[in-house]
Amino acid sequence: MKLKKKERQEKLKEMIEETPFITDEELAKTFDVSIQTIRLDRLELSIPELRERIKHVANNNWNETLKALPIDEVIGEVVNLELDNLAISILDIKEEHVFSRNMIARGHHLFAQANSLAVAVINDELALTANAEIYFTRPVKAGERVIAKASVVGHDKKRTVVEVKSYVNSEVVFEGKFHMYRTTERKS
Amino acid sequence: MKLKKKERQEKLKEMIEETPFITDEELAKTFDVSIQTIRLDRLELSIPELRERIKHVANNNWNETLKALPIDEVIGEVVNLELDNLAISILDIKEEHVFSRNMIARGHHLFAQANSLAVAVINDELALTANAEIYFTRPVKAGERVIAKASVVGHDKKRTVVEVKSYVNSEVVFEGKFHMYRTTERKS
DNA sequence: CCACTATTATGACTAGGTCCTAATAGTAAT
DNA sequence: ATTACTATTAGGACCTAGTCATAATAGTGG
Repeated sequence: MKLKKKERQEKLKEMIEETPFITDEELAKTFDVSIQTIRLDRLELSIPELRERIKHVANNNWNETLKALPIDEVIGEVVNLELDNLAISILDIKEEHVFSRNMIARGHHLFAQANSLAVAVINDELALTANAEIYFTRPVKAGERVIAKASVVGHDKKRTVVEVKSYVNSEVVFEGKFHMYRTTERKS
Repeated sequence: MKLKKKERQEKLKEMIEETPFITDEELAKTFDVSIQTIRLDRLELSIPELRERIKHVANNNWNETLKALPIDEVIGEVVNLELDNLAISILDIKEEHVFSRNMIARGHHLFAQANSLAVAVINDELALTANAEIYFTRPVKAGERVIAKASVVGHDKKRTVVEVKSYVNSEVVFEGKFHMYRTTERKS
């Protein structure tokens, strides 16, 4: 049996909070009701339409990035992004990324840069790493700039395969093949 | 006199970068040209339409919470350590470890816990990860406690192989085989 | 069966575009 | 001045993801 109105509306609310980038049409399908019902629900719950929701999220981001633009440390700065195709990010290795004894970058920072890039390049609301084979081909020292290049190389079943190569001055320092899980079918 | 095409396009580009939430209509007014001219300009410069720009900004927010991740400090607390044999660490997954949409832990945190444990268990001054095969077998949610167990399983040439399994309540959530490089020969 | 709520359908209209075709303006070279 | 070319403007058809209003139909409890 279909959900009662109240239940549906609760789930609807949760769903939109989780994944605000969802259209009424998709919602209608998942709840197996008409679009109009979804719209009445949104009206009653005073949930704005998709485009307003997106704007809201974007606005938050905009305000934040204006404030928190110190791009320095983190997991790299994305300098190029073509969804479902390729992405490039830069990470400057600093004191805090390395073992103090030998100034060599700790592996998980290189991994984090590559992994987050693999997530970002996926043109989907939900992308998770399922598994990966990774190679640390050369130690990276503090002061070096790592450029990670991610490219989508294919799809097997529900998985998207992303290859990431990270370079310091055209020398490969990290390689990884990431098998990414994505919720919905890939958009052509 | 009105700006020449080239000048206008440069300014247009700047303007859209600065304030991506601007419609063609507003742009047309500020440059005192027709909407169609603006659209031709965007076409030539391959600048997407407003709604796509907004989505992109929003998407960044979603995909790349990158911008303030405190990966550096918390990689788990070591609770047991027998050099060259096994090690155990605990990591409590908190808000800052997860994607905000779905509360699923970002992969690199699980990796960081496992990788740093693999480094720690090696009884040597210098241990680096050479390569690894890793599997994220179950999503981990905020609030869950991840217990990682690393065990040294063997040596091939100059490498030490460490297996790490991470659990939430006796359920495996992450598995990895880490091939570690070490400077000196292993002490028997 | 009636009353009431819930759901679905339909049509008109909107913003902010795309894509295509066609007409007009402006300028530079012969 | 005439030709050639680029730049600009205009128009129409179409798109998505909605809004708002009206009306018809389904389903359920008393």
